[in-house]
Amino acid sequence: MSLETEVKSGSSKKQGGDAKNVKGHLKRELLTLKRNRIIEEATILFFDEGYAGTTIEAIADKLQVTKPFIYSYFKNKEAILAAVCETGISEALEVLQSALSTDGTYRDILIQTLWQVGDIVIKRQACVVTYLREIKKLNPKDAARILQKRKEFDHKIAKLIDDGTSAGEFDLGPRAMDAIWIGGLISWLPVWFSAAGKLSKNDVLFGLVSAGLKLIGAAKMSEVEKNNITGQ
Amino acid sequence: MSLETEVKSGSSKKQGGDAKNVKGHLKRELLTLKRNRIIEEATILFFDEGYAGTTIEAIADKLQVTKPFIYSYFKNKEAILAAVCETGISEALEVLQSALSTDGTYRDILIQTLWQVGDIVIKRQACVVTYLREIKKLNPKDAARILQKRKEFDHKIAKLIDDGTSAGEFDLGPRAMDAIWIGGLISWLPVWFSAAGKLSKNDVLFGLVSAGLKLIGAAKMSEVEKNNITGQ
DNA sequence: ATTTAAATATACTATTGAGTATATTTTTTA
DNA sequence: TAAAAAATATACTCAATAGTATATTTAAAT
Repeated sequence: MSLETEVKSGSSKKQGGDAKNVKGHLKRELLTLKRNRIIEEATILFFDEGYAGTTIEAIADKLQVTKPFIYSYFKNKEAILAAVCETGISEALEVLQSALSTDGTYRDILIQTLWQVGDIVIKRQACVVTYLREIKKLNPKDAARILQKRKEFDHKIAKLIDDGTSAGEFDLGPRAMDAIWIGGLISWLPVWFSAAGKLSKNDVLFGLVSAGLKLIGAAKMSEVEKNNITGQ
Repeated sequence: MSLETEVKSGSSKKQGGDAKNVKGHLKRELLTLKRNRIIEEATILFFDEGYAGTTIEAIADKLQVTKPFIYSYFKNKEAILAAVCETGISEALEVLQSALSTDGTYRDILIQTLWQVGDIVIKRQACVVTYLREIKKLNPKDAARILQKRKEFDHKIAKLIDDGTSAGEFDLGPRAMDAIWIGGLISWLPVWFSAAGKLSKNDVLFGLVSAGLKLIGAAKMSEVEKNNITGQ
């Protein structure tokens, strides 16, 4: 509600509009910050206690505000869940896109993609796991929008593998399901990975890339390549 | 409660004990049947609506009984969830054990294992997915018991890979995480697989085995091997 | 300074659903 | 067939919590 008011006043064409806009911008920044902080705390709680196990008051308490405060930023609990779920997949998609724009062979691109997407998926572990766990609780509209992104993600990876295969860089069998399995590796990563475990993040990402390369029949990462990607 | 009574009367050493036992057995069978039917319907509902989204009454309605009926077979809702979660992992573990007792090379054993475990994991899709989704909602005791089985499962697969590697059949890199990724393939399978999709179960199982073989650097399945396992 | 409006909090409603006390029916035993 | 016990159902309690109507404070505009 208040968000929309803000947007409107921001597009008003009065004189002295500059000063107005600066003010408007600060407000919008504050608004965004508050929204993001709510999402952030909700993410942690959803991850730890599950969606059903998290009350709006618990989120409010973490932020030292009250329930209606939350409701002035989100229509209802479902909307918070949708925001949490969307954050993870959106960022993963962004990172995927930037990795895909790496130049080099398709194999190079795949390495970059797996490493960077893996990295973000670990960083956004709580979002991704919450998404995987709670999709069923989203309302159809949100679910459809997020599924759309998810499909785009899968499709882009499938295309990368296809292109690399056409270029003769990858060696796939007939009726290859490699895109699915690689998507599986990525989705599985945040589920089992624990920052508390023995494996370092770099070890895990190296493992992910290695597994991905094996699945499509490409050559192993060399020491040079490994050092390159680790020390960047 | 009534279950325990039954067990006691079954171990009584009166004369005519045979007749008693037969009766006792029938009763126990009925009891087990009812319990299993509750678990069955709960599994479907948990899968479709989530644990929190499923009411005890909904389960009762499906079976055309009433709420207290359910409560006479399960202490509370959590106990039903525990039973649902345990069913999947228990069966997967059983199948794993039988697959591991296949004779042949380690590669043969791995093929058998992936195929059969994949098969059961598809069949028990709803249980497995519910388990992955709702672990957090189990009480610590149930969670610990089920985690135990889960660990046994992972450990057995890790051992198989280790043994095959020692025997020189598999080609792993240093600090190999292959057991984890293979466990990932298996766990990921029921999440994305849809019986409604284009891929047949056999195609998917073949894909799973192929991916597994690639991950540990073993030779592809031959046509003969494929026909062997498909037509059994 | 005064008015207006925006942000935030207090205190409530209303629903849902887990779990249970009690009644009734059915089955078993004697 | 009468008494006892087991299985099942009816009708409730009680707690949790999503969501809201209303009050209060804070900030902005004139």
